[in-house]
Amino acid sequence: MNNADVAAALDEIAELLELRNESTFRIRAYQNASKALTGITEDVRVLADSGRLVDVKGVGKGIAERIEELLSTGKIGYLDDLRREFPAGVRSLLAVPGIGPSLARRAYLELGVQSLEDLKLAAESGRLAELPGLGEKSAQNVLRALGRVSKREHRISIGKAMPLVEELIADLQAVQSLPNLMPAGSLRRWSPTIGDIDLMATSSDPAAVMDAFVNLPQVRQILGHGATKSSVVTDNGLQVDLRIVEEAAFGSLIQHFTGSRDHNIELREYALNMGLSLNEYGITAASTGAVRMFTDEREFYRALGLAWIEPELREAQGEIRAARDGTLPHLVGVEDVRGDLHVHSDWSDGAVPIESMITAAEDRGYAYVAITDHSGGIGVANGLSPDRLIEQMGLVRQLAERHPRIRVLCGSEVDIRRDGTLDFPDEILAQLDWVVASVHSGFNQTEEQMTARIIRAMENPHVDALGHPTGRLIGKREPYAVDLEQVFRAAARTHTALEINSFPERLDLSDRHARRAIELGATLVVDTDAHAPAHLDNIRYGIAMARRAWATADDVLNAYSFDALQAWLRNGEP
DNA sequence: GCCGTTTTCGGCCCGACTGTTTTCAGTCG
Repeated sequence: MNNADVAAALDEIAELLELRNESTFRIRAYQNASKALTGITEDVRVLADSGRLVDVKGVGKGIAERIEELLSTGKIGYLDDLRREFPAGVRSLLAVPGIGPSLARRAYLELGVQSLEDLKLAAESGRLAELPGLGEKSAQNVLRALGRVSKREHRISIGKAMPLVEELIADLQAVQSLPNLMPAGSLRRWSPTIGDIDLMATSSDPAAVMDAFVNLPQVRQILGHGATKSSVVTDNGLQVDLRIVEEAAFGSLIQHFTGSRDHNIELREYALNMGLSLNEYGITAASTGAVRMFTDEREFYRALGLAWIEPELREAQGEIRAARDGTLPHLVGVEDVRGDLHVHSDWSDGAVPIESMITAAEDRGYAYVAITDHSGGIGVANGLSPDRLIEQMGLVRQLAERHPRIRVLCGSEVDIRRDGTLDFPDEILAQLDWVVASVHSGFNQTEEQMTARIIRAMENPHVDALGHPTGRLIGKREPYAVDLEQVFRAAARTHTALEINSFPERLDLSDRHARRAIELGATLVVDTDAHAPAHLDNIRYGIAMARRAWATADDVLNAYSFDALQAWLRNGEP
């Protein structure tokens, strides 16, 4: 029973309350509590044992009692009662876009619908259209919605979405000059996964822009083609919307469409307390009805008494309060990165020779780079034996002399074995400048085993960083069970840097986890885990996660100068 | 059901679109 399990139970209560047509505020309370538990790394059991559940914002006395019941008895009586009212199949209807709680409830209570299949039959037979308030069009919409369920396109990683959008923007700019053209939505917030793309622009000739947009070569399907908004699907299945507004409202427009939804909700609640109402067209004073418009998003926030909030922070995680108090962090940027400390070559599973990777790092203007090929335990990755590692060290030191503009560190990505020992003996590790330790096998260990295993590895004095700390592959593999609170505390204690791995399908640590790691005093290292020169460019995704984790340059080891890095390696301080 | 730099009670984001109705409910983002 972990945080995700508790959150799932609260979400289920919320959905069943929706079906029951309960107060939207009670429903939202359960949804908020669920989201709050998902976003923290502290174990819900620990919080419950110490009576601190109600300290979580969004969890009050009532929901805390439900959680405690779930933890102590394995079930929630209230949830069981709700489940008796609505079979599980009715809940599954809610997952269909276009079908809400009202339709699901009525289809069940008035037509006996208990599954997607039942609903399809009811719509086809005309029984659905006979319900008061519904009609033939509603039934057709339900059938279309059901038809889309099976072939629903999934969210894609930001690593796939960002290059595609950059290409789209360049192609569109080539046809129509659009000085304000920019992405909004989850892409602008550098969210790890992207559902669809929202592009925003201003133009004196919107019709021409829209024509150019829907006729771009990568457009596979045109969903809508209007004067101010068009939607297309590109050849890799991504939906892209383009909106054009007059320049006078551009500031509030991009604010609105950048979101996140939760950020906007909190911002509007905050504004309401000041007697102001917010929407995409501007700020309305409740007392006079006067609307103030904004060309500039910074002015929009300033009008609310807030510092401008970086898009990466707009997740309703305390950024509005910080903007009011003037305590927003100065976020680390890609320009702060001085080196990459996790890079592979063709000595293990990389694509190119060591020198090519050194040159690539040099070309990026880095001050240092660490060559970190796999250890022998990774059979599939052509891991290095102790003898090969010693041979490689000799070569790396030679190459380092040939490249005086960049400091080249002899490193290793050493495998953490199941018992927490490392794949190289200490006397070998002691000769290296930089050691990343990572888990690559035995993912099914219990949380206790995995936590002890990782902490034991971090306690080895030769280990400098923990690679991809949770092992997740977005959309492919869940993180292994591990108590991150303990890992983060151990990282702070042992001066082991925690990696944010920049590979788009890893992004591990996640933003939330990385933020908690910083809170607990740990230092991050943002690496690319590059297996080819082009992978060094992925650093922007890792840095984006660090920014979403509220990290400053002081929190990121490879934003340090080479001397500060060496000092940190010696005594844990720059 | 939760919450508080105007509140421990009385609030709780906002608008577009659709389909069904003549003023609104449902759904979505």
